Amino acid sequence: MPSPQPLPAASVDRAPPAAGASPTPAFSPLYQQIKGLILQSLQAGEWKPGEAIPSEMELAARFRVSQGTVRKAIDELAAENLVVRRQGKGTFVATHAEQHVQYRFLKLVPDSGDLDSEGPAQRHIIECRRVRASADVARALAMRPGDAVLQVRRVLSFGGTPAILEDLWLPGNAFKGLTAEQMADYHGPTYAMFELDFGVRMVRAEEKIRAVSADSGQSLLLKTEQGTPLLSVERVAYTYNDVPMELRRGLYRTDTHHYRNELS
Amino acid sequence: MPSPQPLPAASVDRAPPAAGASPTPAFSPLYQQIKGLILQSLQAGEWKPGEAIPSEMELAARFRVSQGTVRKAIDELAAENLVVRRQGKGTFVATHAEQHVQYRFLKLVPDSGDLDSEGPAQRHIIECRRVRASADVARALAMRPGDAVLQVRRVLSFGGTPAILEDLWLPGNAFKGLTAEQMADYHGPTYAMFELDFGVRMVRAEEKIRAVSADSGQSLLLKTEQGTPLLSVERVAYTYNDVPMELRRGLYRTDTHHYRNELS
DNA sequence: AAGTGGTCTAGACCACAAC
DNA sequence: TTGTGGTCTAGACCACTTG
Repeated sequence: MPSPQPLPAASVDRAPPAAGASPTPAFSPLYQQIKGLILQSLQAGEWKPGEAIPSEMELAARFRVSQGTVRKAIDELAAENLVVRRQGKGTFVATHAEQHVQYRFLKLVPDSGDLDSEGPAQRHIIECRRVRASADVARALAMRPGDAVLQVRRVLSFGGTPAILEDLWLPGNAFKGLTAEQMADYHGPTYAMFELDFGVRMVRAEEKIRAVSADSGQSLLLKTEQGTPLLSVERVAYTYNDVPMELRRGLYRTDTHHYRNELS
Repeated sequence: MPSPQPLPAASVDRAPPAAGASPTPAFSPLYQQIKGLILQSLQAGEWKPGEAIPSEMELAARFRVSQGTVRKAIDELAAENLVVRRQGKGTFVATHAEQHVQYRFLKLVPDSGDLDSEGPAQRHIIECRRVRASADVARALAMRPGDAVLQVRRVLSFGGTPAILEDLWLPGNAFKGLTAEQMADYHGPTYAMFELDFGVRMVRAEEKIRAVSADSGQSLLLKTEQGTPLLSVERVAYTYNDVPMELRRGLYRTDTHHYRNELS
């Protein structure tokens, strides 16, 4: 290892673009390539959520680059929440389970700001059935209209009062065999269950938020008056490589809670 | 410079906590201290928005640390959007002016997703007056109830149709002399005007979002029906050091636009 | 004590922009 | 050509965790 070896690596492309190369040289720094390789391993399931990935030194040896280069690659993965560093212990694959924040993607918080006061949400599954994707569901999930999807409807309550009514649409292929019982029984974030039972890891999401008016059915389920203004939150959640794996349409009551966002 | 000088710097604290030190050693790495010093200079106005800060080499010399350490400090400042790096040119103080995204903190986008299609917002100032801070305004701005604040009410329209009705509250001291004309005449982001005319730089913000129902006055100004569900967006914007400098309460129409958010 | 991530340094070289 | 930020390396040492 200590032998002077200033040179390339297996499977990484260290050559700068040749003179007169393509108009888009697609030059990417070494650490980006390393990041891509680690990403592939994550995606391939070489290390499972919650597990440690190899140490920086090991990865440096594997890819034949310096520790600093691996470090910068991991820095970016950590910044994107794909991986979590723990000093003295190692670097771990991010997981929706055992993450001190119960719901990483849920931005609805009590007006008091005291997250712990209300404890975990109670879930009530209203239905869970196989359907065929409508045009807009298909578009959101990058499928074709008519493809099989699982639709789940449920109500989340805090301290006994309903706060969220939401529909989930999941690609039928990836979530074969998902049942209402499974949705109801698992204690912990739904996304953690997806990781454990289906190997699907949600990595990022986009939300579109609107204000709408509760119709009769919705108001019944949320125990509010018809016409109550509700927050409509449409979320598309993605796995690695920007592959959409869930469409979620939520209606949030905002009389005792609000959607919290930080801008910078 | 090339002389071996493995040692401290003027005004930076390189000593690790002494044995048996305080229970919270408050150890902070060198680059954090450098970051703090740069932050102070930003805050003190040593470099103005849009201007270049000294090069990494210069800062390294000034603080008697290596370029790499300065680099890491600036990395964090860039990650927090306080500063913008431009390869080959330098590092620049972030500004709300001349930033290709017109409104950095405005997350309302047209459903089409095409930001350019509608052009800049038209502003209509309804009023701009000195008032005394109510209890909640005072709390948000870290002032005392009764202190002087400026209140501005305005409507923003896209392509002729009103989309946002908002009230702004600004500390009277910092914004002495702000007039309705000034609010109306400046072309570009309001926060850019704050930088130019008052030396106030908004650096981050927090928003609380709810769904509400338009009352008669609001529906008139937004040209909607009374009872239309609207997005209520309460924003507190901060300068350096987490000092709140603006409270903003906006009502967004979401029939042709939506609030867009990214989660990760 | 050994192993991991975290900090700091010094120096070489590359990519980009401006002159 | 010069100066800027960006990449990469190699090595030393620090802080934290575990045995």
